Amino acid sequence: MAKRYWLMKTEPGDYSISDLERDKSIYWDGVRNYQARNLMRSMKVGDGVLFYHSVAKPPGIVGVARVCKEAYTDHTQFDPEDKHFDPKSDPDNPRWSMVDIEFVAALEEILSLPDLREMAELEGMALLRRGQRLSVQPVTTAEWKIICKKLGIKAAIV
DNA sequence: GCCAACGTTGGC
DNA sequence: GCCAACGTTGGC
Repeated sequence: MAKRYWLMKTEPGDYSISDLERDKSIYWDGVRNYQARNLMRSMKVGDGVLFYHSVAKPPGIVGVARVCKEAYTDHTQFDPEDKHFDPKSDPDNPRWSMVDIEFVAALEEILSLPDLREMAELEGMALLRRGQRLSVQPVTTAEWKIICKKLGIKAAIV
């Protein structure tokens, strides 16, 4: 199976690219949307990830990461103290999954959402579509290459 | 803070 | 199964 690419959103106040650089890798817990969950379940080790800061000024792509562990149970769904606790999830058939991602690179300068919108080649990208709120999104190989070129990094960096 | 664009919940 | 009410996301 060919390598695939993704975009994952995070609010930098919760977890930023700097945090990932410090931690080297992290489990991506807290996703509580079925579509995003299904996308994570289809991820493979080695897939490329565009690391995106949302609710930031400005929002945009701030780094690159790589999937380093395929989907497994998100333990926070069973923790009543956790913000993402889900009392309806059955321990025998857990509702929510997560993957691990590892740090690859942090950009010196953010590739902001307005910048992305100005890139004509990215017209049609999921992120730029009206009303697209998914916190995990697929990125096409073509989009990945265009963005890597814009960033001045090798598309094969991951 | 506003609000559009969703997704989820629950009564019927 | 429908759909109104509600909650969340996330840009602006």
